[in-house]
Amino acid sequence: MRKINTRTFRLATRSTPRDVNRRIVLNLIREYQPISRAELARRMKVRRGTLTPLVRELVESGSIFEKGTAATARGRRPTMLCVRTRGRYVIAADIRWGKSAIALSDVAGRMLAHESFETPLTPEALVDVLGMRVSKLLQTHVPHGKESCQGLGLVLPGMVDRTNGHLIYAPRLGWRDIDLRTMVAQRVGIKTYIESAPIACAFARLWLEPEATRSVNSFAYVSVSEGVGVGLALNGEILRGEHHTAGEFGHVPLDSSGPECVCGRRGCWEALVCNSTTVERYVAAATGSAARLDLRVRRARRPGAPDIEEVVRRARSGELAAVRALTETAAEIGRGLALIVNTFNPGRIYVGGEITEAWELLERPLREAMGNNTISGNPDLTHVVPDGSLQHYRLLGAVALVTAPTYAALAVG
Amino acid sequence: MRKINTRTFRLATRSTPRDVNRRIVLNLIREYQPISRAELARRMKVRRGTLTPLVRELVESGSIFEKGTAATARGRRPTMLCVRTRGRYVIAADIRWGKSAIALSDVAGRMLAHESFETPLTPEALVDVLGMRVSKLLQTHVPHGKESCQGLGLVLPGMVDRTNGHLIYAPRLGWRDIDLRTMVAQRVGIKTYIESAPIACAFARLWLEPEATRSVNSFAYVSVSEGVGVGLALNGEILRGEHHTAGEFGHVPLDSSGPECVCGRRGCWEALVCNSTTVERYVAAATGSAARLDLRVRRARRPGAPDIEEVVRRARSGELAAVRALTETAAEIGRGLALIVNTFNPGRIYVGGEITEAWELLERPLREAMGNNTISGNPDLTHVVPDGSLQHYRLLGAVALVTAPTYAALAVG
DNA sequence: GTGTATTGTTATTCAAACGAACTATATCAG
DNA sequence: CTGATATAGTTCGTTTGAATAACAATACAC
Repeated sequence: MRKINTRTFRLATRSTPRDVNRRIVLNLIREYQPISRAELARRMKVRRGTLTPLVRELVESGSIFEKGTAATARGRRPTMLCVRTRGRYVIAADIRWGKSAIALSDVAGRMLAHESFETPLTPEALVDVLGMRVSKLLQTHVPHGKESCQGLGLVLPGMVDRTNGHLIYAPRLGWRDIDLRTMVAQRVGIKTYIESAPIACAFARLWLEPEATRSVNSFAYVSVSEGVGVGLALNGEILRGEHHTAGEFGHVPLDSSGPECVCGRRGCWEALVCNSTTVERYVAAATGSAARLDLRVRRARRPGAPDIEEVVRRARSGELAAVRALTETAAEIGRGLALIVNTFNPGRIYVGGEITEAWELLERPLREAMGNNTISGNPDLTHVVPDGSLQHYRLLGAVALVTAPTYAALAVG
Repeated sequence: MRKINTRTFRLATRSTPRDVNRRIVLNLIREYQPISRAELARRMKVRRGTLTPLVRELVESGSIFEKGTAATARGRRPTMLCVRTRGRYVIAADIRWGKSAIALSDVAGRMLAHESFETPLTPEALVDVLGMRVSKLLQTHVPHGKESCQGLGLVLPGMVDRTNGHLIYAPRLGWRDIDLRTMVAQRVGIKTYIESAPIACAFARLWLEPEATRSVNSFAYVSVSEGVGVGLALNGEILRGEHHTAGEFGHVPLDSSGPECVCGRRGCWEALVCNSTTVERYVAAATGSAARLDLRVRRARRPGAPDIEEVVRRARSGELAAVRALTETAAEIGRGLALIVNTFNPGRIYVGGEITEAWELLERPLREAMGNNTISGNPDLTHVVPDGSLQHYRLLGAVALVTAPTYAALAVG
């Protein structure tokens, strides 16, 4: 039940029904392809005659195509319809501190080429590198170059203002208030979309994975890596907040005597669960340091200390100190997830990040901590799903940024 | 940008445009009444001819009526249109531990009669009392009785499942899993709506106060009383969560060494800011107890201790101990609001409850604590608005529960 | 080949926005 | 008092598009 906004309402015109229904047909074809007109008519509970002009328009606009016929027990064979992806490319870029990635994908999110590079130190240098790499990617893989490229999705490790395409602040890169969308769009010459990493991951799940909203109206995507980010999807929409800061669960203080955080305060959730803290826990446990850890996050990595992937490997091979570090982190993750459950109460939570590779070790302490800190006390009400390939979802999110507007519901009312 | 749900989508039919536009017209009339057809046409950017049939339907269905003509500089005088409230009543009931209230209102939320009563100890007894009082209210004030009553809104101090009308759990009343909507509807014989108190308050602001969403897309309603509840409104919709527990910021642990909470844990936001804690703070300060308060919430009220209204009065008259108690509570409220800003990032936060009567004392420490705990560090980005009359908004919310469906946007797409 | 089931198209009807012309009613200038 | 002008509201023909039914196309069973 939505209240009509008396300033921004949208009147229905005489072409509104067709526009609305065309979008619905496109979404159904995407989800159930290959699918015939007759099957669509059954799913939509309309006569087949209603579909003929709708499908014709989608075919003529190039959104879908007829892909031969299928066999049936008897009667005329149905013509199957599919979403068209050939010749419709998207460039996806995932910018991070240290290493960045760029990929060529089709509109459905199938990656066709992928390369990574050192992240430049300034936005201007980044724009240059992107300009060069994008044109090379298009030249080598795409016949018609820019024309068949639908857009460029740019995912950034920081806060983004989606309305004007500005990067508000990226702490690790040290970049602040930069009109990156315009800069990149001008240099590359392709329509550019820009978003923060956790929101992009939620975008990828929402728009390119039908599973995400199958049995559930809302979900959260929690990425646990160098920092902690949360993307929230509610009723098919991504929550951004009035000032683009929604989902900042990472800096909720969970333990006033906890380790110091980049934000200057103590015991933020991020400081309790980020990779460097997990590594510190491992080092402390392995070297038999004092029982009470004095964790100071973000310090230069200890010389000789393993990275998070190595800690995960050692834990999976049974090394006790590593297992202990992971289970401690898992419990802290669970406490934070409880926070998300209490405040947004999503139906599902995806947890992404390097340590989820060892999910079999994390699951039990995580769920226990979650149960102890939620109102219901029942950790099984909310599905928690591990998602190891955070990099993949950031790139997929970049693709989703470009393709989502094609499938979005028409705003009416 | 909303993703179309491929299971629950709504096709547009040939009557959809009219249904959509009729709702828009109704909302515009409600907001700008009295208003002429010509003025509506200008606001909607359509010809006057489009409005004639829309307005005719609304008049014929009794939703609006023509209220004379207005003067203009020259030309034919416009016929003014108004939403019809005469002969359209709503019963509002606000159930709390201790005292409950019931009121007769028109559909616009103007209260016509109001009475309060001791809350019965069992749901069955409550249903009986409601049955008696409702029929008496209708007999004395409403000419045609039940027929001109549009519905009964029931606001409860606990978790409610809106889909089936069950009260899931009301901690203070000790009621659990009761099909209250059916029980009340059967006894009273009026269509019944049921909701939790914080959500009802957000409902009241969203549906019956045009100010709430004027310059802002989202807001939170925070009620600070015996407990703490938060209702969240986002793009014209109230957020409920997958299992009806969204907005439970009250039990986020803010201070692991804080006072014990009803939920069994320590240092929940609710335990830090609820009225009984503020009273404890006052008693400790006034009697010169130990510097470190050992607050134990929910204990039987100290013999001779003042209630919260008295503490507020004493603070406003300048008593230092009371002022100190209020400012301490204000700082804790600010910390919790920072949590809401970081995670939900609303454009505005309404704070309701007895202590907001002393807003001039609360504002400064509250904003300071808020600024210290938000990502942006700027407490002025989010409007914080005091709202003293919590009781009024709970009743108004009960009215809104009944009238909202009349004005809601048509679900399409 | 004939009967039947299934798919897809076409023509007709009905609902409603759109646009222009029309009526009604006011003020103002002379 | 009369005509010019401005504004409000209605009516009617046009266009768009869903709803319905009839029809053509194509398969299989016998």
